Formats: sequence, C-alpha cells, structure tokens
Amino acid sequence: MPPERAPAATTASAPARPLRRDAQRNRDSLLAAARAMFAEHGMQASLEQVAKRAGVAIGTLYKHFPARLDLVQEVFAGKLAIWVATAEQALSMDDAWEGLCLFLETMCELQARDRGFNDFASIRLPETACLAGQQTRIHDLGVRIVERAREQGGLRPDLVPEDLAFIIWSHSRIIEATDGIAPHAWRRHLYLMLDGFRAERAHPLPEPPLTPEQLYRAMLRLGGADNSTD
Amino acid sequence: MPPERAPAATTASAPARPLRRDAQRNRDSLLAAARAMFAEHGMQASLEQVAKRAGVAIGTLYKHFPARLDLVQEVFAGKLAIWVATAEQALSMDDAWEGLCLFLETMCELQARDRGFNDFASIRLPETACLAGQQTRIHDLGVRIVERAREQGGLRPDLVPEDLAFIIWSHSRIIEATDGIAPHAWRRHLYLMLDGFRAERAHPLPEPPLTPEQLYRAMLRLGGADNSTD
DNA sequence: GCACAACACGAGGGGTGCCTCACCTTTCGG
DNA sequence: CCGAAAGGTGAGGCACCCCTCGTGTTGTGC
Repeated sequence: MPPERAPAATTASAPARPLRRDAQRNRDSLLAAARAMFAEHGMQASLEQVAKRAGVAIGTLYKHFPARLDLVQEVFAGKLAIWVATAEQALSMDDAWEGLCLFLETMCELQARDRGFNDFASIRLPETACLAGQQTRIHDLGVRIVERAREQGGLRPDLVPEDLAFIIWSHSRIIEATDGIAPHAWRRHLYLMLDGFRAERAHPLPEPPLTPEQLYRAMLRLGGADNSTD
Repeated sequence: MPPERAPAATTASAPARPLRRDAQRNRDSLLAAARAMFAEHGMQASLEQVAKRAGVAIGTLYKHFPARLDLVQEVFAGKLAIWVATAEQALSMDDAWEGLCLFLETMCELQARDRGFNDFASIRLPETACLAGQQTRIHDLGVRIVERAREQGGLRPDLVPEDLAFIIWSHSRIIEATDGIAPHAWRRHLYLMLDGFRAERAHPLPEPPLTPEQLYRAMLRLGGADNSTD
C-alpha cells in the first residue's frame, strides 16, 4: 500500500519531481487513449487495448497507473470538475427549479457523451480515492439543489435527494441502449421524469426513498465489490 | 441451420420422439440450473457454471442447447407467457389507466425478481427465434394499452408506446443497483415515472419519441450484435 | 560523453469463458 | 440379453484479460 501519490498534474509540468520527458509523453498518450477507450466502451475497457492504442507496452501502463482506478480518476477528474461547477451555478440561480433542470441536464449530457463517465457517475469511489472528496461535494450540492427546489415549491415535497440516483441509473442504461441510434432520446426521458418530479398534482408514492446507506451500498456495488451469492 | 426445432415441452413428455430417460433428466436439471443462474447473475451467466450446477458436463449442455439463446428462450418462456397474460388482462380492464399501471407493475416485478428476465425484457430476439412471436405479441399489446389509456384521457397525449422502453431500460439498471439492498425501490421510481406520464401533469417534451426502427435497433443491440467502432 | 537511475518492454503465468469432438456409457426395442 | 443408436464426457484449442518481473533501453545530471 503506497502511502501517498503525487497530485499528478494531468498534462503539464509537475511540481515535485518532473517526469522524464519520455515518461511524460507516455503518460499523456495513455491518458488520451484511456479517455477515448473509456468514452467508447465504458469504464471496463480493456487496459491492454488502452496500452495498444497509446502505442505503449502494457507494463508501462501499469507503471504509471498501478490500479485501474488511478487511471479512471485522472481521466474523469475534468468532467467531474465541470459537474461540480455546474452544480454551483445551479445553486446560484434565482429559480430553484431551473437550477435543478440545469444540474440534471448537464449531468445527463456528460453521461451521454461518454460511456465511461456514464459508468463513473453511477458509482461511489472508495473513501481512499483521491476524487472521493469531489464526489462527496457533488453529493452535497445535489442535496442542496433538491432541498432548495422543494422549498421554493417547484419540486414535490416527497422527493428527496436520494431520488436523483434514479435519474443517473436510468440514464446509464438508456444511453447504453440508444447511443449512436437516437443520441438525444435521453432528453425526452429526462423531461418525462421531471414532469413526475413537479409539485403540482403529485400523487402519493408507494415506497419510501432509499436511505443514504442503501444508496451508498448500491453505488459501491456498481463500482466493483462483488457480493456474490455463493 | 436445422430447419425446425420441436416445440420443446418444458418438462414433460414430448410428442415427437421421447427423450431417453437420462437425457430428459439432464435436460431438466440444466433448465433448473439455468433458471437459478440467470436469476442471480443475469442472462450472461457462465454456461460452464450452469452445467456445473446441474451436475452435468459442459458437452451435455451444448448437446441440448447448442446456442445460449436456445437455453434462454426455454428458461423465460413461462415468464413471458405471464407477461402476455397480464397484458391481456390489462386491456380488458375498464379503467385504461389502471390497466397501464397493472401492466407496468407486473412487468417491473418480473424484472425485479429475476435478473435474467431483467435482461431478457430489454432486448429483442432475432426474428428466427421461436419466442420472437411472443415478443411481438407483447409489443402489440403494449401499443394498445398505451393508446387506450391515451384515448381515455388518463395518459398524456404526447406519450407513445415506444416510451415504455424507457421504463424497461430504467428499471433494468435500477434493479441491478438496488437488488438485495432495497428490493422495492423500483416501485418508487415507477410511480415517479407514472406521475410523469399523467395527462394532467404534462409539460412539453423537448425531443420526439424513438421511432419504431430506432427502438428495434436499440433492443437488438442490447441483445448481442456488437457494432464496434473499429 | 559517462554512468546510473528512471523508465519501457513484453513474454509469461494465472484466470475465465466459449465451444468442439473423439471416445466412452447408457438406454431401450426387439 | 444384446447391440445399435442416442447420449454423456471432459480435455483441449482458442480467445480474452489481468498483472508481474527480469531484462534491456534511454534520458539526464554531472
């Protein structure tokens, strides 16, 4: 267990100990290749394919990114930052309902453009991961966006932040199905769901929401820990 | 390409040429094992595991079911029949909206109880498959259920039968996420979506529905035909 | 321009899963 | 009770993927 990893500047010079020039070049190729592979094939894309696409041996990939998650996190750090920024913008809007729409639409658009991010949004990183903090931040912002929309009266009062997971998961599969066939279909689904989210004329729901623990466990599981039945 | 397959009595005596007793026994074990494996692990469960669970050699499995789809179809024929029967019942109800609810709730419940059926419901079988006709029947019944609910005024007028695929796909992922953690969570999501489906809550949708061709292609793709990017 | 640390390489061991086929074993009709 | 046909078997070929590590290469500071 390596006690620490350098903050890992994504492309440019690093402060601590600048990589050798060939190392930096390979690292960049790997990240570009991974970005492309993950976008096309999802977060589970073969690392050997990534290395091949980067024009680099598999051992080199493992030298730079000992675990798949190291690669995943560097690849998606940027999009996660966009997501966070959008959430902050959404919270700053006067109309909380419009803020919610902006938040969800941006989130779904990020998912739709990148099957890797689609997977990434559905899971929860282990607490030791360096992006775990950003994920927590998104979570907190989401809570506030939902609560504000509820308080302003646009959002139905029985809707809780955990319900947003339904949107993420729904989209995850809808995008898998329609990607390349009907690239904007997800938006129709989103607005159907949003109509279900509105306060006006809401009907009672038959089940309580997920508890935070249930949500956490579900997202962890989608991440990787196999709880098989054996 | 064998020109025909016997209608394949699921467990009992077959009319054409009764299987040898050991063969029948093995066949039944295989079906039981496959039912269990598919229910736990989805339609992609390892066939070698299925054979092992049935206490039978892998070659025997392939002798009875030369292609995975042969096994899948026999396993899910029963549930598909239940689905069809429910759809017919839904159509016979006076209140079309309640019919729609019954139809969707039963469908989702079948999905929730069986990860294999969850996958199965999301795909379209190739036209040569022996259950393809039943799938077409479900599709037709779904169309009539939706149209009737629209005509009676409960369902929003801009909702088309193809939109039901959103529910199937959504649930597919939600069940993957929450199975064993929050076993009824899917119902909350279903009723949120249903609120979005009601005529009284409709707001304009930003995208046209999937065309039947798009839907068909999307479901075919989830089935298996890889359209890779190479 | 040298020497050594940093790095790249890729064969190879381990795992999983698909599917086939040559060779036994069992059943069942006569 | 026998023998032929139906059926069962599982090693093995193939493909994929994971990850490691001993060896060879290259950049860089002096």
